[in-house]
Amino acid sequence: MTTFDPLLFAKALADKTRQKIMKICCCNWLSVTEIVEHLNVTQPTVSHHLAILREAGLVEVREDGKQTFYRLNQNQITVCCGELRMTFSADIVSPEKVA
Amino acid sequence: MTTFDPLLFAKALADKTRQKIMKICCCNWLSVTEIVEHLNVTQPTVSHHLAILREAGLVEVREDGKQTFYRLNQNQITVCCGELRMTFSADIVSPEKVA
DNA sequence: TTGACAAATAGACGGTTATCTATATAATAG
DNA sequence: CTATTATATAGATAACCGTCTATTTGTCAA
Repeated sequence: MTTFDPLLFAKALADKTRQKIMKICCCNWLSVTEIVEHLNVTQPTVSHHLAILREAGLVEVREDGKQTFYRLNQNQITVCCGELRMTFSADIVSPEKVA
Repeated sequence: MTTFDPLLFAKALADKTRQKIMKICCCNWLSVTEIVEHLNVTQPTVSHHLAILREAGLVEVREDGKQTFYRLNQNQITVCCGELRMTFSADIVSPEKVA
């Protein structure tokens, strides 16, 4: 288990093209070429973004011959969203939660 | 109620200084001057970051005379984290959830 | 009204990053 | 082996962003 890095997570999300990629390969394994076909950017640009998403653990990778398939790691996103909420939570219980 | 913008949210979080500010004014109302005292950046820089956090609804603002107080909007963060998870969820039920 | 303080805004500058073209690496087909 | 296809990497460029100094705006005290 790697430690959660809120800055790495936020930076990975903070780009329009990367968010598009995340939506595209949300529920299916897609090759880089297939991802490129859904966007208006070049293949190297997509590879660049995929590397950033991979670094943040937001996509899963599966290689098969010439092709590399990517899929959104939804579990990781769920975990990171939870960690993020915790990161900026008060360490005291807020009144409305007590009541 | 404003519609959730995942890009605006992620970009607001994607800076080290802003994350520090969020932690600093997590549970207390702090004036801009007080926030500056906790950081190694100038007052205009802090004001700049506060504007971005305000734009994303991540801080609450209260003015009192000469001073302006800021506090982290924890509820908004909770909501945004939930929305973020939803944004990148599959619209089909995953097999492991069915089982 | 003037001076001091608090915060926001304007504008400049440097570093980061998203994009592109060109090329390298790797794998398969013929 | 060679050609082709798929992806990654290198390097260049332009736009964006975080930071600073200088200034403005607004509020209170004397």
